[in-house]
Amino acid sequence: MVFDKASLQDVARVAGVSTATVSRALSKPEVVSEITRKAVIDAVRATGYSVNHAARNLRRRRTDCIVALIPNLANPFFAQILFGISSVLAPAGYNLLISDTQGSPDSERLMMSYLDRGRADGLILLDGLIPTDHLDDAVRSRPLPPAVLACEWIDGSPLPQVRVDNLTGAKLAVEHLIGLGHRRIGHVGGPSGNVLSIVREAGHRAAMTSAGLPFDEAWLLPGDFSLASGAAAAGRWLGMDRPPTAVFCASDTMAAGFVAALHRAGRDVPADCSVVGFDDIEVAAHTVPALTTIRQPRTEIGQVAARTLLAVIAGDTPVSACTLLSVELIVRDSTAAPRS
Amino acid sequence: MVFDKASLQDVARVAGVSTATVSRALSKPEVVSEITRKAVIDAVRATGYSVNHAARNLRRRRTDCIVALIPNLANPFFAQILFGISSVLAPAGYNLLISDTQGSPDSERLMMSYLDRGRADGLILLDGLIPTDHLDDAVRSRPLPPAVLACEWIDGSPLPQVRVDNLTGAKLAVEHLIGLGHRRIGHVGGPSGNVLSIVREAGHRAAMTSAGLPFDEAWLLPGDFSLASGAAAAGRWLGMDRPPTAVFCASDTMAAGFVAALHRAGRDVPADCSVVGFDDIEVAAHTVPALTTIRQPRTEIGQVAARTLLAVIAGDTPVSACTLLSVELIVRDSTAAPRS
DNA sequence: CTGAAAGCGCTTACAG
DNA sequence: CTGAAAGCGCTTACAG
Repeated sequence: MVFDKASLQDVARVAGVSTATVSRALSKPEVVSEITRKAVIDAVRATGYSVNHAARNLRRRRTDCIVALIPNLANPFFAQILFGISSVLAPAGYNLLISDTQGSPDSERLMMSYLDRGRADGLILLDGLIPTDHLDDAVRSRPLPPAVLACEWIDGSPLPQVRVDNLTGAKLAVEHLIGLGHRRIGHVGGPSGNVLSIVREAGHRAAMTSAGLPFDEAWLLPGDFSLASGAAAAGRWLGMDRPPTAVFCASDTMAAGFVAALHRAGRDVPADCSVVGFDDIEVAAHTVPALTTIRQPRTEIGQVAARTLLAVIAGDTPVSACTLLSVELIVRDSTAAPRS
Repeated sequence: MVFDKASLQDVARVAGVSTATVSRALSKPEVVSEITRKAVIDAVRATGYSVNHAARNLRRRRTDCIVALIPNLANPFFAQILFGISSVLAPAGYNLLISDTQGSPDSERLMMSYLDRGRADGLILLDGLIPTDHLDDAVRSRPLPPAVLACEWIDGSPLPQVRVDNLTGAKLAVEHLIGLGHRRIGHVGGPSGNVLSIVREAGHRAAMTSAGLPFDEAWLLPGDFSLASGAAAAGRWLGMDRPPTAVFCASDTMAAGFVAALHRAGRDVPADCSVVGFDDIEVAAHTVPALTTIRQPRTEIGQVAARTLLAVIAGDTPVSACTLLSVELIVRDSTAAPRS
């Protein structure tokens, strides 16, 4: 029965060497003699020793921890990105601390607090809502924090970014609809003020303009990336005198909510209205009808973000790199030519 | 420009007091004099001080960190539970460290490593796959680790548990189908060996038996909780000579995959086959047709698990408590009377 | 109410 | 290849 965990001291005593030697045997085995190494290993086994990270971190002045700040843990979109992040961080010996900013108006506070010495070695920000000025202050008052922005971004921020080409994605979506013969194409937008919302809507408008098509402001249906807001947008669509024949939703989640609500009202997708989503979350392929959408490589976004952060921490990356991953149009069953 | 963060020492110097006093002023303000407190606060502000957690943790011999071990970060089912956990841990001053065991055969190793001193103060296990013997060893060789099992469980484990009454849930699902007039009810199961799979299937069989209905082993369709496995089960259903008129899927995810695949094959739910899921994940209300299912209070599961862990850590809970949260049948549009 | 001092468990120059 | 010693930045009895 071991009541208190063994320390390096205990191992040293059992092995008959100094704590310095035990430490070396464990972290740089090649630097101690064969025989010492064996003795230490045996002693470790005998004592059940395992390192105390708090002590190690204090001494090394690092934490081996990376914090990910995400807007909403309950959103499956982020889950897959976290998986990508974790898949590169874990092998690199880092722990992933995940914090849900959950619309906290204080998310920038939270962020700064996570940059405390002894807390985290770096940050991955998946929430673009952190006010620029706070970040700027931070940047001005101390060396640039090791942080990278993923998915969302902050205008004017000098931090490295990794995300998808949202403008192109939105254009692809709308061009697909135009190619099918649609001329009246509605837009279900993301939360107002959000960078993704802004750019995706801009892409929509740009595609219409390029095709010489007008965009009626009445086709702009507000949303917030949630299922419920997609359903609400469908409610608006149903109430329109002459609703658009197709709709581009700024997220798959909203698209799914939109389609289901239309279905409940007795309308058919794509017969009554074509729908394109954005993200290609896993369910997009398993909705009824399967969703045409713009794929974001979520796992890859997470992996690249993590690798970028590791590079920043290691000091071998230009801190302002911006990696743009490419999007792809996935055509499934929710889009068709408009009814003539 | 602050190049290195201020330490307690710096604050003490600026405030003209000892580090002990600064420490007290910060952690137990009521114990220092008004004037000292003010001086310290000013000095903290002036220096931009924030605590070094590694040092504090080392000294206090605790980490303020709780680790959650989950089988699959990419599964939305867990996201909401994590949210629940995080919502009670954060206010309590704990950090949530999330680790994806990701089918690692080594998950028990991982777990033990997270119980290292200096790493985490407690564990929330959402993965029932950790082999009993390893846990037993752990329990035998040291004081019971502060850990709680959530959702899944480990037979014979002495750890406190919080979960839903899965047997009752499965019975509710199948009884609903029987009440509708179904007599031939298929089962899409979870991963084999998984405790949830076993109990939900048992509940299904029990409900059939109670109603005096036979259960044909051919109706047992294998699955693993994934969308794809639900779709695969639909493939099997389509290939049957006399398929069941209804199916109970051990998870909503599989139910969604099942419904979508049937739809793609030109069949209708519920006309050709009624479908009941399990979990009531958010999309369940937004599938086409909306899914009849058994609701698990996910946020609450997370909250209760976190509170239980906190109680164990505080030492004021019988370590073997098992909280069973109740399930609820949610009837939506994927179930109907069988075609006569 | 406050300070001097010890110590949490490691790692790492510095000698040898 | 190894050890003695300092120190990472806190907190907390112990005195006063």
